[in-house]
This record gives sequence, C-alpha cells and structure tokens, in this order.
Amino acid sequence: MNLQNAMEVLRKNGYKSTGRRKDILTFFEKADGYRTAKELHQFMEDKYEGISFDTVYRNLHLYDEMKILESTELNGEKHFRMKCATHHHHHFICSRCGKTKEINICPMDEVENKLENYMIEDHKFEIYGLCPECQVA
Amino acid sequence: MNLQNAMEVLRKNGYKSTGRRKDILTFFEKADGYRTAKELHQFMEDKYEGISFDTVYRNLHLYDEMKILESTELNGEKHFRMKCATHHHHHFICSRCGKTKEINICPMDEVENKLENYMIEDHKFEIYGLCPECQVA
DNA sequence: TTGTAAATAATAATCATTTCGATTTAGAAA
DNA sequence: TTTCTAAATCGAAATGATTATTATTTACAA
Repeated sequence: MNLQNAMEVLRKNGYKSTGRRKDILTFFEKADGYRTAKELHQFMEDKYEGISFDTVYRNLHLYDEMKILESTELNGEKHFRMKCATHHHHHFICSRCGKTKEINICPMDEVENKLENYMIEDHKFEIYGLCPECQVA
Repeated sequence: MNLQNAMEVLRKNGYKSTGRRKDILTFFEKADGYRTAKELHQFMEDKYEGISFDTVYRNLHLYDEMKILESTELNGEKHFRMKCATHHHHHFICSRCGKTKEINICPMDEVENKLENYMIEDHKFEIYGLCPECQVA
C-alpha cells in the first residue's frame, strides 16, 4: 500500500482528502515498521501545531478499518504500520525498533480442518525479538 | 498447572502463601479460559470486600512471571488463564467467552532457520473467532 | 513470641485512548 | 465562483485499565 492507492481507497469510500490525512500516510510510508499513535502525533505536531488526539486516533482507526494500515499490540500499546500489499504473510517484529521481516509461513491451512464447528474470524502469528541491528545497539 | 503446584512454585521462590493468593488461583482453576483483571477483581470482592487493585494486578503479574498464568491481549484488555502444563502448543480463543481449544501445530520449527541473525525471544500464534456454543448464543 | 520483610489497603497518579460540543473545511452543487 | 453541508478537526475533558505510593497488616522464620 502506498499514499496514492490509499487516498484512492478513501476517495472511493466517500472520505475527504485533507493535508493531515496525506501526511499521516507519508509518516507511515517512511516509517519502515510498526509505530505508535504517540510517535505519529509527535511527527504531526511539527507541521500542525496543536493537532488533536481526536484527529490522530480517528484516522488511525479509519486506516485500520480500510486496511490501509495494519496494527498489533506491543508492550500494551497499539502499533501501526503500512499494510503489506503483497500476498498473505506474517512478520518477525523487532521489539526495540518496530521493524519487521516478512515470514512466508502461515499455519492456518493445516489448522482449519482441526477446527470444525468453530467460526474462525482472525488469526495472529507474530515472532518477537531483536533484529540484527538492535542486537549490537 | 494447578493450585498445589503453583503454591509450591511460589514457596520455592520465597513468596508467601496468603488466602488471597490461593483464591486467585482457585478463580483461574475454575475459569476454563481467558479472564480479565476486572473479572478476577469482582470475584475476589465477594470474599475480600474492598480488595485493592494493587493486590489483583501485583499477583497477576507475579503469576505471569512465574509462568503460573499465561496472558494475551483481547479487545485492548489483558486476559489471563492458567498456564497449560503440558507440551508447547497454541490456542483457538473464543472472542466472546474466552474459552480456548488446544491447537497442536507450531510453525516455529520451520521458521527458525529463516531468521538467522535474528534473536527470537517469543512468538504468538492465536486463532480468534466463536466457539460452537457462542455461535448459537 | 517476636522481628521483619512481604503483602495488602486505600487512595492517587499515569498513560493510552475515547468522547463531545463547537468550529472549520473539502468538495459537490448551484 | 459562490454557496452549502456533511465531514473533518479542534480543544478539552472524560474514561478505563493499569501503576505507583505510603501506611498498615500479616506470614513465617528465628
């Protein structure tokens, strides 16, 4: 997902294009990994002094619903990153810097036939630890 | 894990045995699935009127560290359950009632050799949805 | 039985997140 | 271009889970 596509998705769903919306996406395009609402808010403060939490959280949730962003819980705080545009996969997530590495194994194929009568709505497979850079730092 | 073993673990690590500690474990022994701090607090209120949040949270964390309980994040709230005593496995978790079903597939074996130079500290594989009972309810 | 470190109570504080009425703005329609 | 209106944002306070603090109580070793 990139800024162009994302704004297109918004437009098609009747949402307006604002400077704040674009800049939030710019932040995540550059971010390379999972980021918190607080980090985004700080970034936005540079350009939009006094930007409200309402705006930050409202748009984060909007993007999450629209599948423009994906989110996970890290240390009791929600983290967001640009949604991977490619095929379904999972991530190693560095618990220090939030950067991710794609993991192309999904255990769900094997699992599904073990869960007859269960309604599967979602699944999460994440690996946590330190990326090579953060081990030396 | 059961009450007996758990109190033994505590004792060996120099923690004291109190009525509250035992009753917290009793709650989770009966619980059959993931429960929140709030649910535990309400249960404890019956016997210990005015029990403090401090006591509830302190012991939940203690049990989590001691691997007497295991925890996960559900709907932005931490949930706890008695640690499975058996071999390593994962869970289907009902997002309505918190009950779990054991899943004996772990993708980590295949994954590890794809993450050379990464320090793996933890992983999570969870499946969410509705259990058979909650689909009709 | 006593001494003491651990455990608990009774708040208050913190932190992320949510909410809401008032105001501003993007973009469609005139 | 101008006007209109729903959507977006602001400003600020509320909420809800969790953590911290100080005084008091208690388990249990000596």
